[in-house]
Amino acid sequence: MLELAILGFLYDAPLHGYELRKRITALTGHVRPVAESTLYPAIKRLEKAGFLMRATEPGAVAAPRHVLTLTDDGRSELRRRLAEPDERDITDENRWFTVLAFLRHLEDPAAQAAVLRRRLAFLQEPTSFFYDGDRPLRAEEPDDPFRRGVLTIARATSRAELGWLRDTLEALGG
Amino acid sequence: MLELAILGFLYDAPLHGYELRKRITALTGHVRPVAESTLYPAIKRLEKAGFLMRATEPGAVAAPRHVLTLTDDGRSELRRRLAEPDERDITDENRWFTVLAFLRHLEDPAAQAAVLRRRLAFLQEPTSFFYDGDRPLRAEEPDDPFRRGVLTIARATSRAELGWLRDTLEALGG
DNA sequence: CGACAATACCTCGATGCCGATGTATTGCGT
DNA sequence: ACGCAATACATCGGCATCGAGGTATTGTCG
Repeated sequence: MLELAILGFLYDAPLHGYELRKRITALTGHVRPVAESTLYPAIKRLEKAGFLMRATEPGAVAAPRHVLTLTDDGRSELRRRLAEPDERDITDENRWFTVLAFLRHLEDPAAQAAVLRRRLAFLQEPTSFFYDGDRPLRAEEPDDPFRRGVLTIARATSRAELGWLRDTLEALGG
Repeated sequence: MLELAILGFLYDAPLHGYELRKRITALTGHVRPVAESTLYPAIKRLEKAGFLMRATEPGAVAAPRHVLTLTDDGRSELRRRLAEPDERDITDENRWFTVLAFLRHLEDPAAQAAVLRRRLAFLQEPTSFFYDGDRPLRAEEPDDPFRRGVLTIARATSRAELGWLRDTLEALGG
């Protein structure tokens, strides 16, 4: 998820680590903060894998910056990760939102639609959070208000997303 | 999150690891599957910390089971974790749902309400996923449909949850 | 009778993430 | 003159998680 965000932001323009961190924090930081000690090693991994290059520039305000630029390999790696997200990226909302944030970088509308259809299929699977034996409980059933809340919120999210998915798939010509 | 789920399920009744795994999978597995190799070490950690005890029973169907029972320390540990969730448990929906799933185990309605109020405060902070410089973008603004989707879905979720939070806080006498 | 799924538990190595800590510079407030 | 915040990058130990693999038993299907 973090690596996807790094590749995604750099796809638009070269950035240095500190700026990258600010953007990632704006994107997902309110939900899951990104520690510096997670970001810098991630950058190193991507550099080692040949997905990005760094160039040292004098710092505009303070210490020198390492400006990061995606390589061609990095650009195709991003497209690959967007086109073939793993199952977790589809099911976990945090990861899914990161995929969506950069899905526009996949140029082919059919490829974009294919990714959305995977999410659609996931949302259409009948699943609940709570069960009475094997029977999934509906939002009205749990006897405590907190579990009712979970189901109520999940249902509202699901409805909103299904509506958006259908509209967007139609617009993409799917 | 995993440890919270283990403590939460065992609060109701002693279970063996395999059954625990099925319940946790039903609760959060569609979003984030739990590997066995994560669950069993987690059980060991909690046992070592004195939060649960295990008793070996002949297996009903196959291999012998280790039936897990919460100790008094384990029961108060669960209540402590529910009453004082860390910031991540409040902001990350996956973790938050796990807190909600077991919040009924906190007997004091005022303590339950205090936790809900932390979530309310978080949802009321103005945050966006996308920015134009420092200005947060509204759901209609992004030029690509995927980022619009993120904002649309997040807004729907937020509205549903705020409504439920206000109703529930009122019902709790807050 | 043999294969296989389900039950039930476990270990190991790799990896990614986190908190704490360190280094160095610039600029602002007092 | 001094401290502090912000900029900018980095390392380190510890830990949770994962995938792959292992062990053993019972029941079911062909």
